[in-house]
Amino acid sequence: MRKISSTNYHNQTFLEEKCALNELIHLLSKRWLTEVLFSIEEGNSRFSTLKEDLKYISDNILADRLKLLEQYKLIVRNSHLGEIPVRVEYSLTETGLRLSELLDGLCQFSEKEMEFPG
Amino acid sequence: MRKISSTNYHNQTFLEEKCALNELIHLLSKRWLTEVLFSIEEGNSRFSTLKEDLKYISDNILADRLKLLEQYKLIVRNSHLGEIPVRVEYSLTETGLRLSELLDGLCQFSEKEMEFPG
DNA sequence: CTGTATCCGATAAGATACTG
DNA sequence: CAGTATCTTATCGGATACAG
Repeated sequence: MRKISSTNYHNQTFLEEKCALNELIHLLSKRWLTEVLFSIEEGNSRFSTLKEDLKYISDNILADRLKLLEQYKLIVRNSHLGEIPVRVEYSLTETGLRLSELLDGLCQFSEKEMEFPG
Repeated sequence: MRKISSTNYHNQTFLEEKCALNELIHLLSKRWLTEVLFSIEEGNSRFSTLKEDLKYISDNILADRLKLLEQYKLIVRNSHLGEIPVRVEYSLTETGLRLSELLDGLCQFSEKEMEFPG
């Protein structure tokens, strides 16, 4: 729940309305989020395999990031109810795939053309 | 100064080492940073005109973002010492220009293909 | 197995006052 | 004009414990 504490809130809202890029970056900046996206793209479709792949991620963060990605329609959640224990699978949407391609481009750039201080 | 509080610090370091993209996104996620970059690209080269263009930004945040952009070699700072009062101008580097083009792509994407919840 | 709820420390943003 | 210093508050990440 975001508090409406005057400037902080209004500035962020202003930026997000000015250009959707700000909202997208705000999403991407959440730790692990891009890694989860990439990991799903690489074929990891289950909670447990994702957790294994991203070795240091915690349960609650992974759950939160999956929920976010689903809300933004970047992945879809598919639960196989008949089975016990319940099996849940995640996969990229078209938009999610497109985003991961764009991020790949940014990734190339950051590794080849950027210089990071300290 | 970043504290070495075990997991928090180590996770961020792990991610930044895994792929430079994470470090780049961490930079871009700082509020106003991309707007400052775009505003310079559009021809605003001085502290005062930038401040006017980005109407709600505060002095200290603008100063901080300019310093960051300079550290990452995305802009250059050019101060004309002979003049009183001192005139300082900022402009994009090659890398900064390239980044702003990539971000434009992301911006198109976010406005045309993304759906943002609530 | 796939999550949810609550708490706490760390970081980031902004307000305000001040400087060469 | 172009910043810097200090303080307060908001948000985020992670630990722990628990649930369907």
